[in-house]
Amino acid sequence: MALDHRKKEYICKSCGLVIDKGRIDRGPDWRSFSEDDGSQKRVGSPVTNTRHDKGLSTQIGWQNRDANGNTLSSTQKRKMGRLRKWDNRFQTEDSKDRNLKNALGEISRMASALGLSEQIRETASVIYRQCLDQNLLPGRSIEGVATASLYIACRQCNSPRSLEEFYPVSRIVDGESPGDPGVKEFTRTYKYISKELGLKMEPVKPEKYINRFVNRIDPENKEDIANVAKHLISLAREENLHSGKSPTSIAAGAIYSAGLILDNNITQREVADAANASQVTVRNRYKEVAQIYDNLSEAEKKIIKTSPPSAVDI
DNA sequence: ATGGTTTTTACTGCGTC
DNA sequence: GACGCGGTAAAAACCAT
Repeated sequence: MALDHRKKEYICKSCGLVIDKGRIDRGPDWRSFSEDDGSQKRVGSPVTNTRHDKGLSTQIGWQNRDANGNTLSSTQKRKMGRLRKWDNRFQTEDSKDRNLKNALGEISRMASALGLSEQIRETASVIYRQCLDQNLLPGRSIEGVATASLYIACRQCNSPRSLEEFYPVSRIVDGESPGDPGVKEFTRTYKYISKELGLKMEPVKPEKYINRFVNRIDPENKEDIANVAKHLISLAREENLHSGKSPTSIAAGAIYSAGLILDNNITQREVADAANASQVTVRNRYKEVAQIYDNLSEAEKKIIKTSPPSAVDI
């Protein structure tokens, strides 16, 4: 655990979870409150947004005629052309602004629901702005792109969350089933924008999930379990047993295996639930890992069981 | 679309408490 | 009997092509 002095947040170094926010956020309230509670106006951009155009925007007609239907003089035509242009500009700026505010609000909401750090939140915001600037929104929902931005931000900031972890907090996802249209949009969108923005998305290292999954199970000697599990994963990596498999499954198998090695009574169901996997998958992964472990010499097994966390490069 | 791989679902028997 | 575990087959989901 480490204290980020600049942000005044306690952040778990291994998983990026914000343990405690020691300070109240005194920044502008980044929400636009609805029109009917006028007392809730806050500082910053939301005011201009809510005041500027309450759905009562006007458009300048394209016919170059005055109110009486007469055609305009050429100088008047040019003037109206300029006005049209600027009116249009203000309106599109305004709609972009509204879009952004909506999205950033959602990012913020999801981030605090998941306990993500300020850094991740900011990264997600930057990603979303880039999507907006590069016109990646058409055909996709704001919430979908916002969720995808946050998912990518987590991976960029080296504290990945699985896709499933976003299901309960994202408003595009309605339920848990894989067939959920929101789920499909989510996965499609994150791939699309990471590609369009040219973001490098390295495969997630299973070790990254260990600490959080173990914490969900909350066994007796969780540090030892996590440590051994990480060792097992690096062993599996040397044997190329992890390619093609989902990182969360590898993590789950390693955790269960570590529980057996340390004579801890963790059940397969507990691990499966913590890792959002099935018991069968936990079994299959753990058998492979256990195979490797069994072939080790006693001395090597000792090393794995006793070496401190600092010896593990994760 | 297709084929190969992984994951899930559902069901089974076995041993233990 | 309930529970954890192991195995299996078929379906579903996933991924690269």
